[in-house]
Amino acid sequence: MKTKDGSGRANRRKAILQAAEKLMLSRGLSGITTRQISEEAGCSEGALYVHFKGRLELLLAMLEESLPEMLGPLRTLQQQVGRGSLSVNLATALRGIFRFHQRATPRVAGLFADPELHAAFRASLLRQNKGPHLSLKALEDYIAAEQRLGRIARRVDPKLAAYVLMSSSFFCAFSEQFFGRPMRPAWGKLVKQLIAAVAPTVDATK
Amino acid sequence: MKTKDGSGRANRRKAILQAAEKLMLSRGLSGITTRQISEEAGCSEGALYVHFKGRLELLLAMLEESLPEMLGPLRTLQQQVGRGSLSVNLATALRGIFRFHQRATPRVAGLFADPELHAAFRASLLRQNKGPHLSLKALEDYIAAEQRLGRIARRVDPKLAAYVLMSSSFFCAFSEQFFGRPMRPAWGKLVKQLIAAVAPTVDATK
Amino acid sequence: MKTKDGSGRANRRKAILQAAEKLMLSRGLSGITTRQISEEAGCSEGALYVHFKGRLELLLAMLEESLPEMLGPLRTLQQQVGRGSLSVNLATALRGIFRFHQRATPRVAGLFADPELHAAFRASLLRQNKGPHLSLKALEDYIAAEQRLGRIARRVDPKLAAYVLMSSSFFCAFSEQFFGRPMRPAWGKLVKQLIAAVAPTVDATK
Amino acid sequence: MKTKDGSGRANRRKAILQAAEKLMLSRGLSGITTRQISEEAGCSEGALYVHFKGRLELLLAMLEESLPEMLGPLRTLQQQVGRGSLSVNLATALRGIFRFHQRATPRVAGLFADPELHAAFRASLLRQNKGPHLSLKALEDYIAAEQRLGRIARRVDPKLAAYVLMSSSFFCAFSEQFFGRPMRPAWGKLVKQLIAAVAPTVDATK
DNA sequence: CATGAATGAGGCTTCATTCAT
DNA sequence: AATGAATGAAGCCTCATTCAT
Repeated sequence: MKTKDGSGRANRRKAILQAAEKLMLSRGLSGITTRQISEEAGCSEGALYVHFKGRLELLLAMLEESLPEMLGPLRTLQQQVGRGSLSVNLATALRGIFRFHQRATPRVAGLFADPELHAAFRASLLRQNKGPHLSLKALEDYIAAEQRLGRIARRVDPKLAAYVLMSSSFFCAFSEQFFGRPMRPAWGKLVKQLIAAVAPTVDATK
Repeated sequence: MKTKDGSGRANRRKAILQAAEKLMLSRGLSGITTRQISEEAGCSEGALYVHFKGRLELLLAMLEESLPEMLGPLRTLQQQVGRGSLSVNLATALRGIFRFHQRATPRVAGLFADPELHAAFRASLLRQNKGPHLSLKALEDYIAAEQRLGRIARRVDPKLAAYVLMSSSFFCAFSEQFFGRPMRPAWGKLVKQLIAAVAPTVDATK
Repeated sequence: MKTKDGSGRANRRKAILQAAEKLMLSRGLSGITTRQISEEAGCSEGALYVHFKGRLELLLAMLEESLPEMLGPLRTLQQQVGRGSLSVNLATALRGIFRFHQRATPRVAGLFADPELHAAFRASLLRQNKGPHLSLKALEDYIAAEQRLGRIARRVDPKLAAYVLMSSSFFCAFSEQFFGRPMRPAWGKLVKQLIAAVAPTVDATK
Repeated sequence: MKTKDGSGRANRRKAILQAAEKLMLSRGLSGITTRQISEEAGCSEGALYVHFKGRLELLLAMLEESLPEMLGPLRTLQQQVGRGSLSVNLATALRGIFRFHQRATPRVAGLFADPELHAAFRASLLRQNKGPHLSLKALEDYIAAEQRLGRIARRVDPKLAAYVLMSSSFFCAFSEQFFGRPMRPAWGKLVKQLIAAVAPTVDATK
């Protein structure tokens, strides 16, 4: 307990990042001004520069720390190979992926409006070896593994299937976010159809 | 012929919109300033306000006039029902859809950075009854029609197939644009696999 | 008469430069802020950027336009070769040189505090081929010419004499400005002594 | 021996002043910020306020402790009356004076940019009874003494001669510093000519 | 004595928009 | 229809200084 409000000094940084994230979601990337961040975070503008070198670094840190998801559901998936219901496994993973896409879209799509930040974020992703490659690979690996166990039909191409599932999730989430309301068909129903297409034999025998 | 270069005064408006579009693609939505537009268009800043009520209206007009595509390939598709090779028909349509997604992504995704313009553009789309619904419907209708003619297997769900094709195109285009370079697998290869999955029997018999 | 106060728009630039000069003399180079200039000039800060690319260019223009002197007295001097009283000619020229040094010192010495502006001003001087070289040369030429006419003793080295006269003026003016009050001996008395040293025989015979 | 490196705490003060001096010479008076001083001195910004009341006091102390010279050569000169070669004595003294002017110019001229610090420094000089008066007086006294000994011609006015020598040195040093490169004629050559002018008979008989 | 996070004032600059011409 | 000087608000950032630790 270092300060009177019991918050501890180190929390300033986090408070600033949270303020920036809140503003990004409500007003968009372009609307995040240093003044608004400081007001939202309850500190002076100068305080921002104690914790970050400048606006760009602040926003970059916010983006990086605001998108740690997606890995969870996929890691879980890898541990489910051969266990439980195939369609439940896939449905669970797809739910996580979709949630990630829902959260990521408004945070990340706005970068097209700001080439400088866009480039910095892209570099940051590459530096950390993140990006959609890994997620696609994890999904593909799972499908291939289940296929080797005979739980998925031979005719399914794991790579293509993973791509289709991921794409559908992203398209659905993006459309929703872009238009501000769920589009038809809703994701829930879509998942069922997609899984039925990928794993028809299994579901048939189940 | 009102001006000395024979262009007619109304071309000013078009020149301004083209200048704005060029700037949006190179600097992003947030970076477009009225001064830059006027410089690029070769007129004064004041001239912008002769043709548009303000920056928002200008950008909105630019967005509206910069995205008239996508309908072409789909209209063509509807006329091809029962004619020519199914896979060629689909491949041609998908090529057009993908081109549209490539062009649309950088123009439209940046709207997440600017809620005000985003809302205005959304309203404009709805007012004109545009949006992905129609494209999806057109694609679905084509598949269903071919299915009725027996050129596509019964087990294929037209709605789902259309969704998958559209999603894959969008995801591929978005990734490409976001990371600045084509992602593996490239769209060409992907299209073949997707079509093979949708219309396997036909290709087999062809 | 273009505006209501009868000043004409083009005067804005001049008003801004005058405001900057006034501030420089009263508060020093470091104290000239864009806000103060705009207040003193009676316009908005933004107006400064209509006429100048930025603070540096504004200050540079102010320095350049605020130091056009010194040439006058020296040009006059060149036309006096062989005419009038030698000591009167020199005294008149020295008075002009001293006035220039008095004005130049507070405007120019402060540049040591601002390397960026200093470098820009130096470059501007070189570009215009200004600098003390020319003044020294003009003074030396006059002395040499009078010497050829026999109005100045052979033993006087024109180059050295010019250097001594110029140096004394500068040192006296700088000291005065630096300490805020005339130093002993005052410039008037000094001039007489200097001239007596340079042109003793002539004055004796006159 | 209070600290581990055996330096004693009082050295902090000196380190700070040296840091400030280094920065003044490289970036100019206006560019010295407390942050830069603390970084250069290897301490925190807060530490500056332990040793100085504020920025002004720090800079004032730096100026005072950075200009202790000039007295040396002149004191030596006073002890040389009637001894050694007159022109060597003068040349040695002038070399010292010129070195002082070279060092003093960039440190002192920048004060014109900062009236507050300028006034404080002026007051400090007067308080300590420093200033060019003393140097001029010392030079004049030497010349007068040598004149009394017959080593300098009667017709030379000691006061004027001292003024001319001092002025020439200052003008030469200032020009050099202001333009960033030695001006013609170089100081070495100038000294010879000046001495020849002041002490012609002596050099002739020597 | 020393730190460094925090501040509030103020620095320079750019913005979209207006208006007299 | 067109200009471009002018504006006031706001943008990002840095400053010297303070104070709890």
